[in-house]
Amino acid sequence: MRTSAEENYLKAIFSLAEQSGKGASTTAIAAHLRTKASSVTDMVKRLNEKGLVDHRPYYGVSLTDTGTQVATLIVRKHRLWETFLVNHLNYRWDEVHDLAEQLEHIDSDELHDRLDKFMDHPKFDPHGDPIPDREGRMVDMAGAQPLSEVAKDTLVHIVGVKDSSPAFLKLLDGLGLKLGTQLTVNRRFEYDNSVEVSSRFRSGLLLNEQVSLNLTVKAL
Amino acid sequence: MRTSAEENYLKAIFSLAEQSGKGASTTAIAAHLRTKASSVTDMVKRLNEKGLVDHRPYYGVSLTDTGTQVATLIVRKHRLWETFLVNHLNYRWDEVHDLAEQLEHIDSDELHDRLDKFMDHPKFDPHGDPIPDREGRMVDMAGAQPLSEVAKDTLVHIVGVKDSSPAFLKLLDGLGLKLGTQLTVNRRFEYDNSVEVSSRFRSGLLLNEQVSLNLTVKAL
DNA sequence: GATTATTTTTAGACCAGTCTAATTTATGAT
DNA sequence: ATCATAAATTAGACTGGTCTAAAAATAATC
Ligand SMILES: [Mn+2]
Ligand SMILES: [Mn+2]
Ligand SMILES: [Mn+2]
Ligand SMILES: [Mn+2]
Repeated sequence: MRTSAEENYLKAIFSLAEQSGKGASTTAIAAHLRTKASSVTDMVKRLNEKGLVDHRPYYGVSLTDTGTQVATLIVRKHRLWETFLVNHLNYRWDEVHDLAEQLEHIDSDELHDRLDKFMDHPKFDPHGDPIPDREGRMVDMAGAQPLSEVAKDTLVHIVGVKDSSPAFLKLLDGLGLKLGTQLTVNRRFEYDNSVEVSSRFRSGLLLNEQVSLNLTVKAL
Repeated sequence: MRTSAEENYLKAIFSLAEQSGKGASTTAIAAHLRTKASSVTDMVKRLNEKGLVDHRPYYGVSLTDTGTQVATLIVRKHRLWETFLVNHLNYRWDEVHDLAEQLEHIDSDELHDRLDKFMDHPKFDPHGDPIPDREGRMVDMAGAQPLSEVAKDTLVHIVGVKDSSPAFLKLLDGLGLKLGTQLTVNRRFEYDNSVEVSSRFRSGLLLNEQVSLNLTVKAL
């Protein structure tokens, strides 16, 4: 039996490892979960005893194989619920995260398989993130890169967001940018690493570095 | 902020009061929640301090007005989820209770209003129980009575079950009895209070007292 | 009315999870 | 190599929730 606190920690360690490639630090986990470092140390100790993480004190934490498996299935549930909320209950993509944060802890594989089937096995969630299947497999995002790294005059389309905070998503809505939107980088400015892009509907749209780093695109 | 343990206690007190008409006893609550009497006393003390229940030590517990309001909204969530699971995810009516027991604790009025709208404002859950609306109002079940009390030769139809345990529901499935099924009581046997009923599909079906007490019907 | 039996509450312990404050370890700078 | 800083751990306390065992109050029986 796993508790939702444990599950939140596993998911945090999972996503920090995914980003950095390395093990997660105590402070990084604490920041991610808005908790204190001492609480993290305690929980990591428990997760270690349950065989879900490896921990070298004063170095870092990483998921074991079973830990990774568990975390992946929680991510699956999170993304399935987000997809359901947007596609069937008419939520916007900037509204669903916190709700999915609760719903992901519902303890029933059967329910989530049925939800998956009900939605016809979606491959991506509303933020472009791949939805793992029952066995934890998900489509790999090869070819996806941040807009900030795209060469001039290459036609790309938006396939995801690295930051899915409501604030960022609302900004994108305001600019008319969403998943699938086709873009070309017209100019790049060395001064502040801003880029000027054009879409079908807007041309000469200037995006600062913070935005272009967090927009994931793919060549067409 | 309310915890799911608190919510389960409130719901238990609510449904015990609904059945008996009086306040709930410590042991009744403990039995209902499969916990110990001492745990109940502790929790009741906390709920009392929060203004959700009235408690006269050694007598009984009853919900305050706000307690009733809270409990009703949890019941609403429970029944909305059960309805969703049966109507949209193809669960059977005997499978959904435990899942709803988890889902009812999701903290979002907005979500449940949307779920309600998605399903076109259902008035009853899969067991025939009325679904409270956002304000806690529900259709009253006037005219409903246990099959055990129905006079001979009266045409009735099944509108609910008093016991919604999987075992009972499976028995009903096995006998071809479901919500809406029309029945007439042909004979009543004093010996063991069993009744013989006929439906469109079966005649001479003998039901024992335990069954007839738990089948809620309404005259047509 | 006194005695049992039952119900309820209290006392005391435990676990999960969190926090603050103090301590230890590792790291970076001089 | 020493010292200062930052990061991580430990110590100790607290809350919510649960349990067992013991005590107190009520209800039932004679
Ligand atoms: Mn969560
Ligand atoms: Mn997402
Ligand atoms: Mn519940
Ligand atoms: Mn029900």
